[in-house]
This record gives sequence, structure tokens and C-alpha cells, in this order.
Amino acid sequence: MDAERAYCPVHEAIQVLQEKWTMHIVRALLDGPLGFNELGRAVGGCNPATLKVRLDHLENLGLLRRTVHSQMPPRTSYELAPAGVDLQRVIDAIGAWAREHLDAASVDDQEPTAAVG
Amino acid sequence: MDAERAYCPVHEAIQVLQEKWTMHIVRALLDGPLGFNELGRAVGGCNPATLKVRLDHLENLGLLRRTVHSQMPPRTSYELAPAGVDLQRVIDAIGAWAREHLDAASVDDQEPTAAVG
DNA sequence: ATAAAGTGCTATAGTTTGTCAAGTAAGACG
DNA sequence: CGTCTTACTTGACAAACTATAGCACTTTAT
Repeated sequence: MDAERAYCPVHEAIQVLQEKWTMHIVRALLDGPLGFNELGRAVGGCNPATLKVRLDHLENLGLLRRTVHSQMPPRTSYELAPAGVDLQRVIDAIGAWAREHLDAASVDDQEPTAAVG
Repeated sequence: MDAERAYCPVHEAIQVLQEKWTMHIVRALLDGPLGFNELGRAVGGCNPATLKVRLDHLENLGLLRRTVHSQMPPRTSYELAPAGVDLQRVIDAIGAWAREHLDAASVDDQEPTAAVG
């Protein structure tokens, strides 16, 4: 039973942020609002289905605001809400850590260089 | 093609940290070294198989140190390496953000309270 | 008008990832 | 001897994620 696990904000935050693509999405949006496909390209490698699910979740949580500018032609923009913008601190912390401790070659990419010989 | 996407430390860091349970593991270990099952309990809800995979990855990355004290009875301890300890900043940033912006009820848990009526 | 390329978003099927439950080996305790 | 603990493995399975295609519609070019 984890029912006794008292409510812990850090735990909850991690639950949200550890979802695949979520931090990438936030980071991309930190530079300014983007459209759906645009965001998809900025994030790099996330497919529309997953992107939609994440975006819905983030909007639900109040980290994101979705604005429909025109239905036809479709023109939507996704923008961080104040709560989302404040994640800048987290991304910055990650950035600082990464620059200090992460080097290429230590992280194994998704693309394992395929055949070599 | 993401080949042109120049190496970006933040991106790499996010790739690592977004893996399910990774941040929970780091957070648990920030309080001091733990044994395998002990860590599993501290993380809360991660099964041994996944835990082992994450631990191996983290050790590989140099964020974690694994020390075998005795093989039989098995006694192992997992402890953050300096690079791992420095993630304290990231966890702190998440904590600060969470306390400011996250409230119970806004986050839908993995466990939807089951039957209610 | 036709064709190509763009928009936000959805549906389907297939792959990857994570989960559960059980099992292994060895010692301490009763 | 049987039970409990430890670390970790294995195999079957479910959930999550992905690729690919498509929809309704616009713009641009021919």
C-alpha cells in the first residue's frame, strides 16, 4: 500500500516531468509559443499522437495554454502558462549540470552507429 | 534526419532524466546510500527488473557507484557518485517549482482511487 | 481545375519499454 | 528442516510509444 505515502510535491513533479518528451516540450516552448507541427519539429522525433497526449496533459495541469487562432486554415499556438515558464529554473539547473558532467560518448544515443565493419 | 542536430548537453541530460524512475532513484539516493531492495522500497513502485536496468545505466553514466560488501549473504550498496550528487540542484529546482505550482488534485495519479461508490 | 505542399489532429497497427510474479543461491534463526 | 532475509534473473504480459497514413482545408503554381 502506498496510500500512506503522504502527498509529496517533489514526487508529483517528478511523475509529470519524467514522462517521455515532456521536458523537451517545455524546453522548446521556453523560447516562445509554437504551432503543433512546429513544436513537433522543435522537439525532434516525437510523433503527433504522443505529442497530442502530452500537450493535453500539460494543458490539464495548467502548465500550457492552447490558443486556436483560426480553425480553417488550422492555426493553433501552444504557449507556456506562468507555471510552465517557471520550469525555466529546472531546465537551467539541468543545463548547468549537463555542461559540467555530461560529455558526448558517455551517453549512449538512440542510434548505435549501426554496422562498423 | 537528426544528424545535423549538433550535440546538445541539455538534450542529452533530458534524455537520461526522463527515463521512468530515474529521477526518483536519484532523489532517494540523495539521502544516502541504500541497498537494492531498500532502494526499490524508497522509490516506491519500481520493480526489480526495471530498477536493475536503471541502476546499470546510471552506473554506466558515472552518476552512481555500486559497492558489493558481501556476496553471500548478498549485501550491495548503491551510492551517488559526485556527478550524481550534483543533481541535487536539479531536484531542488523541481522541489521549489512543485511547492509553488503543484497542488494535490491537479495531478492525476497513476492510481485513480479505484472504486468510489 | 489539378497538383503539391502546408496546417492541426486522428486512427490503426506494430515495436519498444516497463511490469508482475515467481524463482535462484546462501546464511541466520528457531 | 523450514522460514526469512538479501540481490538479482527470468518469462509472460500489458502499457506506452512509434510509424504511417489519412482527413478537412488553405495556399501557391501551372
